[in-house]
Order: sequence, then C-alpha cells, then structure tokens
Amino acid sequence: MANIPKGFKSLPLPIAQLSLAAVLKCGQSFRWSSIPLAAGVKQEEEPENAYPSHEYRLALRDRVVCLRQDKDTLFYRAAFPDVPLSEDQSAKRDKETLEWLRDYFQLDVDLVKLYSDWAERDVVFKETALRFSGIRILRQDPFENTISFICSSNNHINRIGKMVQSLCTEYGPLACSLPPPEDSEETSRDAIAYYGFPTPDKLTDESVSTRLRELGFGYRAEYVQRTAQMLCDEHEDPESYLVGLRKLPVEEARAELLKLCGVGPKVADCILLMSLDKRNVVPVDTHVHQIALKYYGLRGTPQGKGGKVPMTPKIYEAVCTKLVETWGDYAGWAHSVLFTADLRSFANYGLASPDSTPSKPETPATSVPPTPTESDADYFGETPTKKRRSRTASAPRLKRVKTE
DNA sequence: TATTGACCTCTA
DNA sequence: AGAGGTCAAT
Repeated sequence: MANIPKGFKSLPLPIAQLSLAAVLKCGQSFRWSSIPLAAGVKQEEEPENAYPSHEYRLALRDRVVCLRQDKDTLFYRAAFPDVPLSEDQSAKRDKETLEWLRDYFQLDVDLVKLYSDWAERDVVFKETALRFSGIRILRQDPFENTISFICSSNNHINRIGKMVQSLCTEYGPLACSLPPPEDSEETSRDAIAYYGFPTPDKLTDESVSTRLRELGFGYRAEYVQRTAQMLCDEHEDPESYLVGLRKLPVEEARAELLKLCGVGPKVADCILLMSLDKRNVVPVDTHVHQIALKYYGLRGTPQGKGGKVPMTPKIYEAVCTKLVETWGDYAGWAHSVLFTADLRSFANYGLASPDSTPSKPETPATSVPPTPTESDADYFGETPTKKRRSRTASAPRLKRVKTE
C-alpha cells in the first residue's frame, strides 16, 4: 500500500482474513480502545478501506499494542514506557509483538476457507452471514477472558466494557502512557494511561468485592473476587493452570471452569472457545437461541408464555448440538460470525421476535435449514443493499406486538 | 433431576 | 423491560 503510518511495521493481510473493526468491538474482548483517525482528502473512486479509519490499542503487561488496517495490510507497533536502548532491543521487541499478533489473531487459520466451507454446509450462513467477512475468534488470555465473561452475565456489551476497563484502571499494571495518534480527531495532546489486565493475586482481597460494588459491578463483584481467591488458593500459579486447560479435552476443561464462581454453562463455553482453543464449542445465549429457533429448525420449545422461551440446560444442549452438526469442527467460529451479524441487525432494526414460531413439530436433523425469505435477509442484513432498499423501507422496525 | 426467583445496574 | 446468566432453594 501507498504509505505506512509513521512508526508502524506492516504485515500483508487481506481484510477478509481479519476485520479489526468487526472483531475488536463485537464482544469477544472488552479492552480494545478504538480511536477515529482524521479522514484524509478523499480521492474520487477510491475503494473502501483504502486508508485506515481507526487506530486500535490494547495494553498488555509490558507494552501497548497499536493497530491499524487497510484493505490488504495490517499495521502494527508497540509502545513502551522507556525508550529502547539499542537497535537490537528494538528489533527484538518488534519480533515479540509480531509473534503475539500471530498468536492472538490465530493468523495461521485460513478464515476465507472456513467461510466457504460454512457457506457450502449451511444455506442460512450463505444467505445471511457471508457478507460479514473477516470475523474470527481471538485467542485470549484465559484469566482475562474468565473475569470478563463473569462480568457479562445478564449485562450489555457496552456496560461490560466499562466494567472491565475500570477493573484494569483500579487493579491493573500501568503498561505505558501515550498520547493519541497525531492524525486522530482527538484535539487533546494529553497522554492516556493504559493499564494491563490485573493478575489474579491482585483481586483476592475482601476489599476488592466492596470496591467493585462501588464501581458498579453489582452482584458480579463477589463472583470476581471469589473466583480470583479460589484460583489462588488452589493453584500455585493460577494463570499457568488456566492456560494448562488448553491441553485437556473439552469436557474436562469445562468441568474445571464450572467450579468457578459466576461461571455457568454459557460463560464456560465462551471461555473454552475464546481462550482455551475449543473451536467447536458454541456458547448459546439468548440471541443464538433465537437464531437457532428461527433458522435452524429446532422444535418448538416447551413453553412460550407471552412469547418468551425459557433457556433450560436441555434446550441449551439441543441448540448447541444442532449448530455443531450444522457447522462442523469450527462451529464456534461460525457462531461468532452469525452473532456479530445478529448484533448489527438488531442495532438497525430492533429485536423482532419471530411471529412465525417454529411451525414444524418435527424437523429431521439432516434437513436443509429453511431457506431465508427476503425479510429474513433483512433481519440479518447490515446495511440494506440498493436492491433491497425498497422492501426494507416497507418493513420498518417491527414493533413487537404482545402475543396473547 | 428439573423449575423458579432473586440478583446489581444501566439503557432503550 | 431486558441485557451474550448464575446460584440456591424448592
């Protein structure tokens, strides 16, 4: 590409393999900050994503990773509190950062290939999710991931982010302070302090739960503190223990996670998928459940008083099994694509519960999923394409009518 | 073993 | 009301 941002290294990477905008803000990690960059003079006929629109930053323990991306390149750099002494040292750090990136984004996994596999296996995916490209599963730190998703229960993504951020500011190590990018829209030149995620031992004290309550964690405050305490009590090196779960079979790893306070089936599955390498685990939340009911021919569930569908362990299992057999070995990854697509559509159209409750009393496991109708496509669609614009307009936000 | 409520707080 | 649930008591 034309120019490399000052101070950045570049890595060739098609945006279809990784979309930072989609991945970093879709509720996998809650710690990335995204900083809008000043738009340069826009040339005519310039393709989308010709230039980076944002810089993304994440504090690790010893450095702050800064990322940008355009159509076919990932730009990266790391900031440190001190100035590097030598060329050698600087080169070494660059190498470490690149290594971290490859691991964190799991760049060895060919996402484009996966998309085509899913599309081939699943009509619904092909029709609805294929246009949300570049969405992959991050390989996160297990402790951070665990604490973050303990915070996620009965909560909004937005609020989860605030909670995790305040947790780091309060208990995390200061990684580095640095000012906003020179080419950002930010007018202030003041340095921003970036804090890494706290280690388990920093969260064990009784005072932590009290403080977290004050910070608005609600009933999750005790979960966080007790989980940290439990991990430190039971394990010499809690973080290594959690990382070690990667080597266990799924069921065993899940059993370990379920011992932790505030970790139930759904949160455990999130951790398994997002930090313990269990790529075929599909966390079933309310959104995924709705999607499964509507598009994947699950039998009408027990009850629905007032249209509500209860989430029981049995249903959880059924949904999970169905989606795994639909998507295969990387089912958890596919789920993440659909979940993100789902979030976008809800943001645009609001949650429209299916009037058409699953009608089929019995749907063979092997049956082809119902072909999405046009309105289904809108339901999932991000931005209405020109083709569909008119009918989208005629199908405005469906105000949920209470079904009695 | 399966079903219910309660649970903190914020936002739409 | 409901949010990417979990826990504890029937």
